[in-house]
Amino acid sequence: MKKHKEILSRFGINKTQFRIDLLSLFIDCKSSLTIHEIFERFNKKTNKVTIYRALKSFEQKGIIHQVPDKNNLKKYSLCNLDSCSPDSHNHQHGHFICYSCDQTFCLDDSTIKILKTSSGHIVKNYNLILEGYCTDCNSSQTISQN
Amino acid sequence: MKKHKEILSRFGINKTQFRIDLLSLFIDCKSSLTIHEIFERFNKKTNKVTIYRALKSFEQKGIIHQVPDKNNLKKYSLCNLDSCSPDSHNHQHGHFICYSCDQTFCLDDSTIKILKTSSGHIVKNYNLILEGYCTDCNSSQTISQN
DNA sequence: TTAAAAAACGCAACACTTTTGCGTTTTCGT
DNA sequence: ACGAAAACGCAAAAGTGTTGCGTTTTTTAA
Repeated sequence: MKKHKEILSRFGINKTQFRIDLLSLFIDCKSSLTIHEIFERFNKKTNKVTIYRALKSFEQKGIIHQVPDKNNLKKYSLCNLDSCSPDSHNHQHGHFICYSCDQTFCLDDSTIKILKTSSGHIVKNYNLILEGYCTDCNSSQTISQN
Repeated sequence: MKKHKEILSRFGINKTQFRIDLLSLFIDCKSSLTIHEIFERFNKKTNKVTIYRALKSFEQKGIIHQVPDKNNLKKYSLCNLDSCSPDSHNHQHGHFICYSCDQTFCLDDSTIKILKTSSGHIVKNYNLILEGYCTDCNSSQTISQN
């Protein structure tokens, strides 16, 4: 896709086939991804070292960012490509992790708001993790609800 | 310390010298600890497997809980020993991670409040991570402020 | 208090995740 | 089209966390 190549250029990343596909994957995928999931999506054909290096590069250039995961695995989400760059990351948003399907969703910034923070600390960034049942998983098991 | 042994008894953990000392360490330490930090505090004399098993036991019994770390390492913090037990963990609070000293602090529950959450998701638990400069690091470098 | 049972321990080995070194291939800028 | 830089695959290593097992310590209860 033309647009994807353009993004890679803008962020100073060489347009190899794999990195174009990786960016497409992130753009298409609404939730976040682990290295393992990416490896699977490429049918285990891409060397994991290549994936690790691409992720590190994407992260340093401001295309993706790490998000927390229930099991302390590294997960990555697409940045807001208009507001992120190698110089400044803007990740003031929340994530929702589903107990059932284990996916992590990025929450819209407008849906959360921090009222107060502990005094004495200077807050530069925040990250909210909500855990529970996502829309899909919830609707498919409305029976057991406590 | 007598009080510490009493706590271990209350949570059903055998009072070995190491576990008494480990509990003391958590009680004395205001922030959270990684396995590596614990290993260092015991002068590398305690087998790491022993530390891992003690942490797992402490966590299962409700004495400590995992907290997020900047680099996705596992960190542990003391629970509120009055409100936590093997049966019920209460960790609906925020964490503050300092950019400068890398420590993770538990935030008082009253300091944060969630206003709204993304519709469609059922929220069972939340975890707020604030990042910035903690009180100590901030006061010792009040020069550079942006 | 003492003996059996349960828990905790150290060591070695293993499993999994992530990084590094290196020689080769691909992409980029001119 | 050519040289430099970036990205690639493979192998090896480093880091993190777990498991098995035989031994030691702690607990429980007679």
